[in-house]
Amino acid sequence: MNPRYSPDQVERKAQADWERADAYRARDDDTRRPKFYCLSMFPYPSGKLHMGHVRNYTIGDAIARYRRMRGFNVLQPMGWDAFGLPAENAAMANRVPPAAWTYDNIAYMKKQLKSLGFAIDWSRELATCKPDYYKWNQWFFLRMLEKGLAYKKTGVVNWDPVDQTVLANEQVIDGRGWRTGALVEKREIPMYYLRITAYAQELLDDLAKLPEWPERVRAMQANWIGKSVGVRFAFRYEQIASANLLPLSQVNEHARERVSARPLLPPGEGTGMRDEAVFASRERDGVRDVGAAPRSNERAVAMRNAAGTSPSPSVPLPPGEGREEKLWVFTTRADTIMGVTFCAVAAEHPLATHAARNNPALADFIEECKRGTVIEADLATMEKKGMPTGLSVTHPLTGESVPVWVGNYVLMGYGDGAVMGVPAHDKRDWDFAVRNSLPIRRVIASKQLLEDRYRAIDELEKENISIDREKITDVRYIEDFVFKKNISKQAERAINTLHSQLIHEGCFIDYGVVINSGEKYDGLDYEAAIDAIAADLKAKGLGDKQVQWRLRDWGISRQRYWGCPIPIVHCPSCGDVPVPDDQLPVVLPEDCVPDGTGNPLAKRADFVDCTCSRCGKPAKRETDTMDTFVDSSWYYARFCGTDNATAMVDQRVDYWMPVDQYIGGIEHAILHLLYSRFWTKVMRDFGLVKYDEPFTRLLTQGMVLNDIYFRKPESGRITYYNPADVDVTCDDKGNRVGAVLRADGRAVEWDGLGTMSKSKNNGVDPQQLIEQYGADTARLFVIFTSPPEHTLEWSDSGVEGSSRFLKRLWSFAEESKTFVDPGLIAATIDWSQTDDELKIARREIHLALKQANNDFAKLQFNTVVSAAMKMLNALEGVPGASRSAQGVKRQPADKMVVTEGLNMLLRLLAPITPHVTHVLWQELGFGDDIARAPWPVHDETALARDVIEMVVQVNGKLRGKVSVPADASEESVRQAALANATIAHHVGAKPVRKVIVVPGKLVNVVV
RNA sequence: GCGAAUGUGGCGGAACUGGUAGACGCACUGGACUUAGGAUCCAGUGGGGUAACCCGUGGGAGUUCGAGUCUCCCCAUUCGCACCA
Repeated sequence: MNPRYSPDQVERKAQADWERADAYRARDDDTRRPKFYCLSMFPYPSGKLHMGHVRNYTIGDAIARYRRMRGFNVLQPMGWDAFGLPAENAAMANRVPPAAWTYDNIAYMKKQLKSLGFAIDWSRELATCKPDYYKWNQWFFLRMLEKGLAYKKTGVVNWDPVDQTVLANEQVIDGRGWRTGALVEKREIPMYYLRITAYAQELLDDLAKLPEWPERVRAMQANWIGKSVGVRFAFRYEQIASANLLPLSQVNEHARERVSARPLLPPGEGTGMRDEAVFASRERDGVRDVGAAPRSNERAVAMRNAAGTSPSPSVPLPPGEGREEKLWVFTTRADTIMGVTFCAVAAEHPLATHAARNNPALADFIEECKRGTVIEADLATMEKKGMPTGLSVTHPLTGESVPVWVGNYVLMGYGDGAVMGVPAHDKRDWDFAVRNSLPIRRVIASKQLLEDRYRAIDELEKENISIDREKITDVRYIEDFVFKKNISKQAERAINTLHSQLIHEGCFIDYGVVINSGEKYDGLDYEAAIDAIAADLKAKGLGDKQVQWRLRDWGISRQRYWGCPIPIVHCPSCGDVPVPDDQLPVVLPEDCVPDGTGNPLAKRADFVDCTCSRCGKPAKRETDTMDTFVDSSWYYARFCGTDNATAMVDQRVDYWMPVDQYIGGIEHAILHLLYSRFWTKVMRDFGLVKYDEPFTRLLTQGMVLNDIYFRKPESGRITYYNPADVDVTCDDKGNRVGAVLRADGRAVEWDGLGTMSKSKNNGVDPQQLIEQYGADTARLFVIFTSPPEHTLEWSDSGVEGSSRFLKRLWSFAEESKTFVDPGLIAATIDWSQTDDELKIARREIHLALKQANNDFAKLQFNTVVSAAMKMLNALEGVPGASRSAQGVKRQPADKMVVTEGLNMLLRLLAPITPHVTHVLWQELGFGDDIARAPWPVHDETALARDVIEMVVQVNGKLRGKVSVPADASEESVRQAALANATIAHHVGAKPVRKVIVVPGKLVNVVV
């Protein structure tokens, strides 16, 4: 045995053993053991592993290895999320086909994963760019098409006019194409969508079935799905005619013209939208103008066509031809409807478009809004700008005329693209009204305000002062009118109270009681008011309660080469024809080198030209590929049977699925996880699987951060320096006082912590770490430094610390080797003859193990490592084992405690640092394979004590300690505590009022 | 603006159901061994005070014999976002 820890040697030996034994192959149906499916999110093969991968897979591996030792039949597979944009970018940069680049990366990263010693069943490896995988994307897509769960409609894309290509959001920088710098245009093109909205209700409800997901992920998903229950109603606009406006049917016509002025059909797409009737979708109004028609329309259709469960049906559709003279809005606060003082419509709304025809200023404003940001956070804080359209509409309940404005804070994409404006009870409307001097009408009051109002009215009426009872809650009315009256002190006081309450409440957005809304509604609370108002609107045929969703259907078409081909053929006579199942997969050619212009697939005649399976005439293949989120929406199910060439999944999913533990980054909290949940439900409804949810438990690990250092010269660009090249200087107490670049010794500035990135030059290459310290140190560091869900701050000295611990472990084991005797067990020892010191050490070891087991179950691995360190500290303290005790004669009890302690410690650490524990296990003669050893459990009898130390408090403050026999009675403990000199000093002459004894822990003397 | 979380030494972080705050590690200080050490080992290390003691878990109230932990009100930071009407 090497006296010095040599990670390189140890890891090579351990990995060779595992390879030879095929140690981590998962058995497909082991009836003797419970199954455990442990999955980490598969990586995109970007080139090499980054620290985030190392962290993710180490956490997953620790869980998998722990479960295996706990007796589970564990499946831990690995694959590659291999389609995607970076491969195309690399292709352009290096003139290499994306396929070759991707496969090279996979080979390299696989080697890296193996060098980290993960217990992965590599026989199940898959890559989403292989036809045997993506064939099933295509097959499943066709099934969804048949059921109407996939359909075609137009969508907006970024278009680079120079390269004649579609750009991803990521490729648009400040509104310009990343390669050409050309101003990016918005274009409408036909795309395929998946009806995730048909599952909105179930996706929302089933979050309750995921109690072991982090609360915040469930909250984010619920917000994303965004169910709101409210009232959708209409303002009529008879006045349109008098304002000499076109009927809305013509307005829509106008909007359509504007969009079709620059049509775009992708190459190979000749038939337009009419052919969609071929497929199961019955959506009639497939042609959609930018912003010209509301979204809830689609949703209503989606709900009707959906297989499986459906959200509740929606109310009548927004304006179409024949029903045009209504402005529809949606609100969750119908109780405030009598407080409407304006309406605001989105810039893209047909009314806005129409009003702008003869109003250049308004047209300019609309253009400005359309160019503006659509990022929520920016919009939320920006100025609420608006412009009147000159139109007005009629309030459905009061019949009052309400002005219509164009507002930059109204989104066309949500609801009907129009809102009612109730400034008194909505912050945005308030801001908008204040800015544009629109009236504010208060219609909801808090209880306090109600009281103040009654009192003020009473007082004024006593003095026979006539006032407007409605306007009394208007600050301006009070100031302009009431304050100017000659009133008694008492009345003035009441008015003052009311006035300051009004000022205090300002824009009152809470629920309250309805006021100033007419006899019928006044006094009602939120729910009653909404019921009454919705009923009245319904009776007039002007609205009803409605459920509104935020979730939109999932557009999966990508105008990109490196992705799964959408299995459709465009035939001049038959239209869009699905590829028959027996012709699947539609194989993507792997030798294309995209150059950034146009669509590379469209240039490949051997791909595009084909024959129509219906009529046998020449036809063109669809050249769009699928969103890579499709690939990752079901890969976890495929791992159960990657070898099945005839079916997407087979009965093995019934054994393995659902995934028991899923581990990945928080950045996937919404899209990937939501799409996977959706996909699962569709697979279930197609009879492919039996479970409702794919991931039982979810762990979202935090990001990996590092210091950021930079210099900013007086002129020129900021330069970032890698923290590895920077020395930090500290004062005597360890406070950071400065940092210098090692190369030139001059100061650099510290810019806090940030995620490891190329742009900030603060990355750490895992490969270097492994080469310098070994995989076990890397694993130990990422596990120990932070709890899994927190961010992890990189620290070179932290790595040193982890390495130091493993060195200590190794040398302790090495020194103990001569007297470790696996035959010694606790029962052979006469504990009454052993030193207290030894018993205390053994107790510490078992106590630490107990804590570690608690923490392991909670997935709090950092404290598991703490416990392991405590165990080693205690072992080093065993009298006969310490280095300083060379020559001391070792008692059997010493040997037993060291043997037992090492044996438990190695097993405890095996999931985290598998190599070093594997080798030491063998070296110490404990067995061949530590991974097959049972999980260590502490011995309760080792925790027992004869004498315990109890804390004594006086008035809750720590004042002393007393040692008492473990079985001492409460009374004797009390006596011992009061007899203690320090305690007596603190009690002094004060009378003891009460003594609280917490058995085994403390005594509190109350004086 | 909305949603979610988090605030504990110089730093990462411990503290099970309210019961010794700061485990474990890093950094730092002193010492040992060394030609040397950025290796290793030993000791110390929340702040203040000579001391007895006092103060300490973002701030402020409260409940309790006792609060990092429970309740209420503030403040700050981080993350997500598609103005969710």
